[in-house]
Amino acid sequence: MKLTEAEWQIMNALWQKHPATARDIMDRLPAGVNWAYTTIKTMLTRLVEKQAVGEVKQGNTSVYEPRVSQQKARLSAFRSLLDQAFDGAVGPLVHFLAEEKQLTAKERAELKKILDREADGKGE
Amino acid sequence: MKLTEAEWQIMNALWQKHPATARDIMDRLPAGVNWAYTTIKTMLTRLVEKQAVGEVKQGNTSVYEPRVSQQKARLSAFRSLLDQAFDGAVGPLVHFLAEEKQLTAKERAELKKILDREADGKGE
DNA sequence: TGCGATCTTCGACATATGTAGTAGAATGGC
DNA sequence: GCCATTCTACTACATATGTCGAAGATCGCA
Repeated sequence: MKLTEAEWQIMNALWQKHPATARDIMDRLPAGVNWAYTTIKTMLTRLVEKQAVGEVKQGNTSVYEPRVSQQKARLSAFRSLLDQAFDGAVGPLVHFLAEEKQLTAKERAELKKILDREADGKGE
Repeated sequence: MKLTEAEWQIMNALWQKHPATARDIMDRLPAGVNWAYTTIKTMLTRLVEKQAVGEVKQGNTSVYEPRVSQQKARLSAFRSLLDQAFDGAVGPLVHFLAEEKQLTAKERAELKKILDREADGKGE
């Protein structure tokens, strides 16, 4: 499930609260994204075709619902980034994060904590 | 500096060793990427236009050199992912990484190892 | 019940992206 | 010097993406 940039905007708004109408989504788009109503409809149509979103009519109005979870979409995007820019491995990414100082001590600690929990709680 | 998927392939090959000719790059592309020579040339031309790559003629042959570092390109891609899919913050990504069962035990272990090393090696 | 507000469906169009063929110039070995 | 090989510069073209506008179907309220 590969989403384009514009599609991410729509999905983000939809995940926030759903089901939602095109109008709802329009109102929830970040300030600065000032798309025409029909632009949003076009995006939704394409997302429905892609099966990323479900559509049900209520009276004359379509109501939308995500069909892919945010988690799944994130995973897909994350994997793509990894494959494309980090040799497909988490290691180079973590190194990068460390060197770029993108990770604060707090975040690092949190990540470790959660990883520890993961490790014994449910190691595979 | 936003690179497309195909452009990443070229850049990855170029960063590997440079300067390099189109032919060099062609040989270094991952198996499975079997582009025609002219396809690679087209990509290179576009990358030069974008100032992502420098070009110098040697005889009748162009020799290419990256103009953006891998580090910079990675940062840009990483930022894009964050903005687009993770509310623009590292926190949600860290969470995601931790929660995601899709990460193999190996990757998790590696992550932890690096985090440990980072932790005492250089406090920030 | 009539009208403005709102929806929907279609079509359109520019730019971006992926992928490559052609034609002509330069090169190098014989 | 000549020819096959290899380059470069152009052009081309399909599909993807970002953005709507127009026209007609509906709804809800005065």
